[in-house]
Amino acid sequence: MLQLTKRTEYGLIALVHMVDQGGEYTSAREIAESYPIPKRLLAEVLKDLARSGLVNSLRGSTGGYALARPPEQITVGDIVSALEGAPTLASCDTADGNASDCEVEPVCPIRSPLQRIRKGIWLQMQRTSLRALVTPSPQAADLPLTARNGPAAS
Amino acid sequence: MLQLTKRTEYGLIALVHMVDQGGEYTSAREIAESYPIPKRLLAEVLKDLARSGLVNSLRGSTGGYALARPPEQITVGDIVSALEGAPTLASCDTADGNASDCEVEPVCPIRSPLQRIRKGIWLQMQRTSLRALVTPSPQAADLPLTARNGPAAS
DNA sequence: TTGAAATAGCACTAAATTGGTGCGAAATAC
DNA sequence: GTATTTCGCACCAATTTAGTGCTATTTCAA
Repeated sequence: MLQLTKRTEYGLIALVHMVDQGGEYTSAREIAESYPIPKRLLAEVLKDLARSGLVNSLRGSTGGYALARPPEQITVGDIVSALEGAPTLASCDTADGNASDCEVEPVCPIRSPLQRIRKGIWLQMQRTSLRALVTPSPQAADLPLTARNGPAAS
Repeated sequence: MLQLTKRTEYGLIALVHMVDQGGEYTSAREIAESYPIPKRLLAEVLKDLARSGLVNSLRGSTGGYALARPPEQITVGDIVSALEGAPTLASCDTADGNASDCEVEPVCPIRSPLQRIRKGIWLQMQRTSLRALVTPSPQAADLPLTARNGPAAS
């Protein structure tokens, strides 16, 4: 239903939390205790983030995770891509432009416009940095087409 | 994984097909035979489209479906909304701005930026008309933020 | 040296969503 | 009347996702 997975959601929350911790290494337990997130599952997500190089990890009793790059250089696109793969709107619409396993392909009339939409979504995710997530200032979001209905910065 | 459902995909194909048929009523069978789509499932999708008022239906042996409005006035957003609901990126991010059943809510740090992204996606779908789907001309797509990597219109 | 606390890896179960089907009823043209 | 269509609802099957179990390995610190 065109929704991010819980894994991605948890990953985003964890990364935002890490931003707040500065460069300090933060354990999965600590993050999981700050939000109603199953610790075990969050651990799994963090492992994936480490595998894809978005965070560094340290083992041992004082170990944990920390951002591998400054939050300005990590995008929502990076995170989504690491945790659930790049978005593909239709089965005949892959990120690399191939229509590999699409049976409709030879007669499919909706490919190129859907690709355009997907690219737009993707662009938006790549344009939104982790920094923008943590700083909800209207400026920092770098999304010119924002429809602002009334956050009322309190 | 941030992907449209098959139902939506089939719906899009069917609607594009209807555009080609002009104002003529087209049966589910005819459409299903033009593409490798299970007839039975397509029928279900068309019923939904009819229920939501995007297409008109006629029963009887010469019946079928036809667009209820000109394709310029039907958007991808309308179609997606009819077949799988409006996109919601995270569980704390509903279309109406409420965070109804979100347990993370009081401490959730990612709400407003995700809402912005979702709104951008939504806007893009609302901006893309069925006409644009059927006419893959770069002009007709009305997507100002298109990542134009090949067409090179300028 | 020992133990606690942390990540790493892998497999597994359970729940939810989605894809697809069955079947009968009501309408309509011939 | 019959063939062909949409309509409505329920149902099963396949896939995806959420979440857990368990063990090994690393590291700090007492």
